Amino acid sequence: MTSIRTRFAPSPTGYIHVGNVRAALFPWLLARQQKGTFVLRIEDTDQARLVEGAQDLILDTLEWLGIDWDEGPRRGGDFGPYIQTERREHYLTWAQKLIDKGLAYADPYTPEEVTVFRDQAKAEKRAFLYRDHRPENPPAWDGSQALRFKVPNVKRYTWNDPVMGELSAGPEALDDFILVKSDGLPTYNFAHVVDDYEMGITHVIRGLEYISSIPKYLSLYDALEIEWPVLACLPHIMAPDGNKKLGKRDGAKSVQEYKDQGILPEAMLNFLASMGWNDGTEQEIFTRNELIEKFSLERVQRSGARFDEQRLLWLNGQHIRLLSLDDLYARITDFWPASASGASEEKKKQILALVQDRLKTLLDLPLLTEYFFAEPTPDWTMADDNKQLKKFARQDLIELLETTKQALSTSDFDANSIQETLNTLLETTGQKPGILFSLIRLAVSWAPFSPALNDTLATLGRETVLSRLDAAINAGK
RNA sequence: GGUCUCAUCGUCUAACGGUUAGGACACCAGGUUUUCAUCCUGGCAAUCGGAGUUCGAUUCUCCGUGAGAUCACCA
Repeated sequence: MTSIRTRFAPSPTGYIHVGNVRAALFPWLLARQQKGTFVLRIEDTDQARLVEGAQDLILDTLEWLGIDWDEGPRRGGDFGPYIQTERREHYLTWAQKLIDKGLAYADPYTPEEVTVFRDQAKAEKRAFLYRDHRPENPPAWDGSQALRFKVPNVKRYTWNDPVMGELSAGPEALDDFILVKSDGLPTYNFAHVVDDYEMGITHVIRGLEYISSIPKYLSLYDALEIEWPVLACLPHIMAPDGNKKLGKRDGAKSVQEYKDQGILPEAMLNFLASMGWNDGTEQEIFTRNELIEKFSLERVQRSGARFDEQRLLWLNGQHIRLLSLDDLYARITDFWPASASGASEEKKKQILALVQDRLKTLLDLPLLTEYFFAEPTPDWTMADDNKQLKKFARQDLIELLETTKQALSTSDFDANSIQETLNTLLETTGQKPGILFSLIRLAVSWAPFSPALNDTLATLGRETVLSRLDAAINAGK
C-alpha cells in the first residue's frame, strides 16, 4: 500500500481564521499519523480577490501552529509548482483532452445572457441548469471565451465520505460548469481536480461547503478518466451565537489574533480538534503527538460545533501548566511587563515559576507579576473593600503591619523560614490567616491576587518587603 | 424554491439495540492555614416531535419539525 498524501489548499484572499484552520489541521494530522505527505498548494486563480501579503500571512500562521508541510511554497517538492497561476499549461493540457473528447465547449453567451436564463428559472421555481441551454453549434474555443464542461453522465452519483458516511445526489447536482475562465485561468472546480491528481493526493479533505459540488467533481473525474480520491467533508464551526457558519463577518478572529492574546499553538490545535472530534474516551487534554496518534476521520462529528472561547481559555491554561519552565520562559518573552526589562533571566524565571499555575493566557503575565518589578502604589481602598479587612479600623491594621515588620526583619528570607515566622505571627497576634495574610499580601503587592504569601515574600526579598511595609504604613496614616 | 446534510445538558461531547444517559467547559455551593484566575469535593442541567421494527430504541426505518450548506467566469 502506498503512503497517503493529503493537502491544504488555501486561497490567498486574507488571513486564516479559526473557522477554517481545521481544513488544514485534520489532513495534516492524518498525514503525520500515517507517515504520509502533507502538501500545501496556493489557489490563486481568482485575480480579483487576491490580497497582497495574504500568502505569507497564511504560511506564517501555519508555521506558528506547527502545521508543517512537506511540499509547497518555501519547501518545493517533486510535483510543483505549488501555486496555481504557475501551472496554467497543466490546466490547458487537460482542457484540451476534454475538447478532443467533445466534453468541453466554448461558452457563446455573455454573462448577462446567462443571468437572464437564471432569472427565468428562478421565476419558474425550478433549479437553473446551464445544460438546459447548451448551444447546438458552439464556436471554436479560442481562449477568449469561457470553456465549459459538457457533463457526459447525467445520473445519480453515490460516494463514500469517511466523515459523513454514504452520500448521494441526483442529476440536479450536475451541470455544465466553467473549466477555464475568459481570462485564461481555470476555476477552482477544474484546477483542484487536475492538481490533486497530478500531485498524487489520496485524501481530499475540506469544508462542508463543498459537499454539494462533489457530484460535479465526480463527473469530471470520470470524464478525465481519473480514479476518485477519498473525498471527506468536515462539518462547519459555528458562530458562538446563532447557528451560522463561523466566518469573518461573524467576528471570527484570525489565528494571529489568538497568538497575540497569548494562546499557545498546541492549545489552539487541541481546541480545534476537539470541536467535532474525540477519541471515544474521556480525555480532554491532548498534546500535539497524542492528536497525531489518535486522530481518525471516522470519529469526526457530523454536525457543526459552536465556537466556545471559554473552553479555549481553559484548555490554554491546561497546556501552559504542561510546559516546562524553560519552555514557557522561551515562549513568553514578548509578554513581560515593561518594568521587567531590567530584570535578570534568573529572577524572571523564579517569578514565572510562581505564576505558571495561574496563567490562563500569556497575556495575563503583567497583571500577575507587575509588582515584582515595579513599586506598587499603596491603595488603602483595596483594604476597605476587602470583605475580611473592612471590619477593622485602619489603625489596627497598621499596628498589625508594624508587628509583621518587626518579625520579618529578623527572619531568614527563604520560603520555609518565612512560613514559620508567619505562623508564629498568627499566634502572637491572635489573628486568623484570612485577616493577617490578606493584609500582608495587600501591603506588599497592592494587586488583586498573588501566589502563596511565603513564596511571594521570599521572591520579593527582605529589603523590598520591609520598605513596602513601610510605604504601606505611611500611606495608611 | 431545487439539491444535499445535520439534530444528546446553555456549550463541546460519550454511550456493540439493554447504563440511575457518562465526561468536560460555563454556572452555583463548599473546601485547601490569605487573596485568586490554580487545585479538590459536591450541585444544576439533555436524548426535537410522531409513528414503525423489537421483549427492549439516544441508537435502526419512515414521516414531520427545526437548523445549516449550496445553487458564480469565488474558492
